[in-house]
Amino acid sequence: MDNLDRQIIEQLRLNARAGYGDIGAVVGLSASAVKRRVDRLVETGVIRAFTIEVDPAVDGLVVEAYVELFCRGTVAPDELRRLLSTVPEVVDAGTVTGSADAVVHLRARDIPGLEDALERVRVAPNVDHTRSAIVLSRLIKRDPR
Amino acid sequence: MDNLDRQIIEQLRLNARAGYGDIGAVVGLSASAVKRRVDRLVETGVIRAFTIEVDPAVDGLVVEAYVELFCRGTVAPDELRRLLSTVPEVVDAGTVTGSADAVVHLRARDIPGLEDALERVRVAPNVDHTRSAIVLSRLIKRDPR
DNA sequence: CCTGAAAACCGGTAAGC
DNA sequence: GCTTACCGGTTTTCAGG
Repeated sequence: MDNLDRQIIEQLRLNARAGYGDIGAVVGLSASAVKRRVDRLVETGVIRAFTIEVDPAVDGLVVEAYVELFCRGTVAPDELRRLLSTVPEVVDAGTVTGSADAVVHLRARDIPGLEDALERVRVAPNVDHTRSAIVLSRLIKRDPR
Repeated sequence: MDNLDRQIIEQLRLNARAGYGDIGAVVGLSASAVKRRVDRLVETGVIRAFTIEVDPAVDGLVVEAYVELFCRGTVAPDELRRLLSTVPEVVDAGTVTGSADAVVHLRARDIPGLEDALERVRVAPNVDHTRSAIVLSRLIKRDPR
């Protein structure tokens, strides 16, 4: 992971379909050198995936909510992760400091879809109650930099 | 935007570097047909970008927090958006239902960086107080579907 | 709007520095 | 570890249905 790798990552972030030669022209490397570095970055897990960013409205996933999870007793992060990964509406989630045990960011097609997803989140072991904040208007949405 | 387009988007989501021929083989179209559809999807803004998903630890952005904003009086979403867009640590944010006025998702290099970002968020007009939940362990992290 | 073919172009490998 | 060179495959364009 040197500076060259970081430049390559930056280029791929801007355009994941950029040719190796094009990237090389920017960072000052030959196409094959770039390829080997990209392969290594994928191999080592630095680059997790080549994807596209799609207009969320296309999916019809427009209703969002931030949900706090309050659990009884101890929470096993691994178990929580396993459960949450079965709910596709979960955009991101993490255990947190404060009175809540975890925060879950949901995105669903509509309000019933959100309610349904929340229902599935609630079956997590030891969930005492939840506290939801439905998003009225999205203010910021950046790439997961 | 028909079903074919949706299938193509699904394939590109799985691998943004997939060949047009390969995609065509899956969805039942020739390479050139796939290319024209992809071009059109980019043209019309359905596909916003071809990107890579990078291990966040690489950026050194490992400290995250969900922050609730409580404001005095009315909140102007546009003004809030303008302010939050000046804070690069803001990953996503939205005005919400419930006792809080907005939820802001922050990601910073370290705790001091998080504190600094929070400081900059707090200068938003009419902010009365904030309530932060620092992420202890990230459970889920999906593409911005 | 699709297919199929032809030309240009790029990715992947191998040899050499 | 990088570069140049080469071959095979893919992209891209275009004529035709």
